[in-house]
Amino acid sequence: MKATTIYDVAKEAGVSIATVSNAINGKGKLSNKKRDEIFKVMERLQYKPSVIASALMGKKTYTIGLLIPDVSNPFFSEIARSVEDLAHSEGYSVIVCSTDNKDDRVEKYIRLLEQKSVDGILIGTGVENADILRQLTEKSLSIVMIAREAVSLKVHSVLTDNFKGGALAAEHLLSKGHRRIAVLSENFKVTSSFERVRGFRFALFEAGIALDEADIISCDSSIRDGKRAAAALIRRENSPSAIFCCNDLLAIGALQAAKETGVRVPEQLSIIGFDDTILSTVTNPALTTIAQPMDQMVKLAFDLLIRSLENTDEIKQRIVMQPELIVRESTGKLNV
Amino acid sequence: MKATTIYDVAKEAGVSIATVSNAINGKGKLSNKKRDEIFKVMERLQYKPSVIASALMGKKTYTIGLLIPDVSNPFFSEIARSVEDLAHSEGYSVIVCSTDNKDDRVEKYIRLLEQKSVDGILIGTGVENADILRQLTEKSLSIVMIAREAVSLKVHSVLTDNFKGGALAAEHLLSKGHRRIAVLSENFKVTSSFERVRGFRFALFEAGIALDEADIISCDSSIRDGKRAAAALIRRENSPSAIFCCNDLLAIGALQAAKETGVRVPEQLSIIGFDDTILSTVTNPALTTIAQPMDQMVKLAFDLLIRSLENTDEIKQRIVMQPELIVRESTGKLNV
DNA sequence: ATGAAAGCGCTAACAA
DNA sequence: TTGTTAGCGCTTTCAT
Repeated sequence: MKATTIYDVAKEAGVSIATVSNAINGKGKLSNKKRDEIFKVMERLQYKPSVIASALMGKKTYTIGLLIPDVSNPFFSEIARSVEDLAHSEGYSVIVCSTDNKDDRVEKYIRLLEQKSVDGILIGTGVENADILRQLTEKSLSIVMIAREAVSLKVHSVLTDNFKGGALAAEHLLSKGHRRIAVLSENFKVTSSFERVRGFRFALFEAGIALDEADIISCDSSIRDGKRAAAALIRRENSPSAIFCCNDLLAIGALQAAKETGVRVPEQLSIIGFDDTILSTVTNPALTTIAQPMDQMVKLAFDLLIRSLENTDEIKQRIVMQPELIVRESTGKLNV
Repeated sequence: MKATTIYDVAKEAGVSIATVSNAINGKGKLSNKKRDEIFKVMERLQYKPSVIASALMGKKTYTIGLLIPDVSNPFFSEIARSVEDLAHSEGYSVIVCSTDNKDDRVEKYIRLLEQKSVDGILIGTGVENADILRQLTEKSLSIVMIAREAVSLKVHSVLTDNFKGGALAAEHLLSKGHRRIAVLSENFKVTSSFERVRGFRFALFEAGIALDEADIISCDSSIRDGKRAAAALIRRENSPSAIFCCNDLLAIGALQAAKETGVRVPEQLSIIGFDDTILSTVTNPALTTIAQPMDQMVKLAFDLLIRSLENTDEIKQRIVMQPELIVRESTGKLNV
């Protein structure tokens, strides 16, 4: 059964397609009588305008792309949900793309999104090769970065002050008396992690404590990897009394390593995460972590994106939000 | 900067647009020489065919919709990721729609997806009003249900034997010596939960134990609600020694309630969940749960969907997978 | 083997 | 106020 088109409506209502189009889009002048009549017919015929056809005329597709490392990672699935809600409330759909932080996937997905003429792209994944994005901006496809940034690129971005977040974590640990501290970081190509560690180390430095390179372990962003790395740390001769993990997944891995080796958290080992995902509320002990105000960030990013659809050559903003320490149970006073 | 069109390519290659089109789609006959030349030009001009335009000609949009209750719920975000991977490997994009299990949202999203001419819809959310879906099938839009079913509707569906899963949970608890058992269920309008409870109760019945209506608590599907309900259960005079929760979220709520009231799991209270999400590996004690073979299910469902795009009037399948008991730490022998 | 031209469903100038 | 018509970028006959 073919779908009803604007022609069917026009014929049925005894008017031209232009009039129907005007009625739909509230353009031009037309008598109330005709308008009502047309709407009635549309209703009766269950007419739904084809987005495809109107997009071909250069109108919007009302579809945006969302690039994130992995939807199944709670941090990003929570972002996806917020984006989706905002988008739907404005009539947009969102195509979710999990990139696994791989540039070739990023490139492939972006190409796909381009072909589908999405109106804009929200990027919440690291992109090493800025050229991929540069091409986009040159094609004047709207993009805004969320929880990431692309220095050297003229795009909107809204992110957390990761340096500050790292410092917050360090201060908390310091205040609990910890001195031997290690960190589990994502690969440093992930700039947000880099900043977090930098802030962490800075705060330590301010307190007169040097963070040794050997105490910074680079991991993939997975529970398994966090567990492996933390286990190694625990086995060390002079093992740390606290571990700062660059995200909740790694922190959970550390929690598991502690459990397996019989190390009590927080009595013997304090663990602090980053992101404040649902996971951090679910562990036992619940995870102390650094929260990013994600809902606000998504709102800001989305609004920026939508606005830049209309107004393409606006000054690019870089909005930095403040992180917050959420103290739960996985950190405690150092037992001397 | 306007995007390159097929006209640009044709002009540059000195051929007609039809020839370019043929070259792209491997249709018709054309000399290798011309073909190579055309591809070279496409490369040089960075030509990317517009999916929009070809969709308007009745071709596929290479976009599918995924309806689930909530992407931020790990069970569904894991599904979303699998769907996405399969889809992308076949050149499809997926539009994610979180319905919160509300029929009006389902309806709104479906309408949106229709307007965008998606090729098919994967439905992993309950739909109370089957009419919404019936309309779709009548319009010959391909849909397949995953982890849900729509009895009375001629659609493909792949799901787990929820009855069996419930029975598995009961048998496990029974084998540990539990007799006073309660259940936390989602609203019974969610048929999967209904089946789970039915299976659970059946297995109990077989063992000569009657499950009292008062021992079945109906909840929303959230940690908070699980906690609330479990806390009430724990406070009861003759409180149960084991709780079967219809999903991991509820089970985690129960775990939290136990922790707060100082009830030790599993020594004093056994808790079993359903779904085997990442959450169940993260809690402490780790959650015993019933797993659905989601990866296989998604694969099956996706293949069914893709196949039914070509072959619309095929016999509708109903594939039922077997659930599996995953024993972790939250269930144990009853202390008599 | 290649091209001309019609048409997919819609919007927007322009006529009437 | 309403209708006619020319595209948007592509696929697909049907000629050549």
